[in-house]
Amino acid sequence: MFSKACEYGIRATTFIALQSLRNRRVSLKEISQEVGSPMAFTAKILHQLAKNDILESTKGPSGGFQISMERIHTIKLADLVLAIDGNSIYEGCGLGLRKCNASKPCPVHFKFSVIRKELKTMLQGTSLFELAQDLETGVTHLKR
Amino acid sequence: MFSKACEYGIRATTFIALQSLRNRRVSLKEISQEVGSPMAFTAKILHQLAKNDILESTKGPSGGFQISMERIHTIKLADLVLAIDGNSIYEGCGLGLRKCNASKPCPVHFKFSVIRKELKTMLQGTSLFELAQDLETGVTHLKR
DNA sequence: CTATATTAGGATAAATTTGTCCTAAATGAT
DNA sequence: ATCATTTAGGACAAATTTATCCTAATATAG
Repeated sequence: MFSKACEYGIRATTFIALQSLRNRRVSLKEISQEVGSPMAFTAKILHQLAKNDILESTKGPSGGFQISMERIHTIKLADLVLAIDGNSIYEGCGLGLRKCNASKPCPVHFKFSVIRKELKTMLQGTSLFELAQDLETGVTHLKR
Repeated sequence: MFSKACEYGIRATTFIALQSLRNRRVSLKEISQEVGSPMAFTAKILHQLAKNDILESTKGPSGGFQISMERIHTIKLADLVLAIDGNSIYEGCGLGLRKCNASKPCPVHFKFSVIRKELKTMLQGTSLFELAQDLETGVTHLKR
């Protein structure tokens, strides 16, 4: 469904959000360890998320990544996915047709539209705060 | 969502189903032309579908691919997807965790379960016949 | 101010997916 | 029976995604 990069990105960002709620900035090293993702690859992803105003990054000793309290509430899963995987998951035709729309649909167009709309709604309705809180309470986990 | 191979596979199979309804066996060449897919690559996919008892193939002059009337009704989209992409779309964790389940879920586990269940239901409920008929009536299209 | 820790970012490698090419095997047409 | 046509299938090439490595830039601690 999502690319590996996106999976890592969501896991990492959820971890960062949790630590930001505790007022802790976290380093790439800690993130990739806690999330079980390859460090250098994770660096690229976090860099991209920072460019997209999803994370704040700070260089130097005691540097790392963090998210402001306000952003933890306003950032939705949909924003992460968009920043990493682009909008293909929302836009693209289920059968890969370049021009597929309601007036010239592929055979699965309408059935897919339903599913995709629900996916979109779910992603747009899920905030980082929600994800981080489930982690905090120990309900959910991030490590493979 | 699906691999390119799966997209081509679904498009090709839908076309074969339509022609089989008209009692026509179709060659790889015609299929890849009508569906807009690379011929040699499509050959591999059709071969795999044949091995999985989704298509019947015949060599030699006037050979090609076809599907029995009965199978056109019993084969569901879910069977195609399973044969080509495996069960990762049904089974795998949305965030790529190896062991993610209801008792030790990832942060998006339950929200994804809902979507995936609906996707599964849709795929299992959509027959080749249905897809082919929408093509027949000109409601839907297959070419990029 | 200096040394050190940390992110930024380019180059490159490995793995996977997608796509091509060619020969073998089979089968129907003649 | 022979030949042309078509699928089967292996080898390989290209493209994309995933992953690693190294140096530069930068900020903080001391």
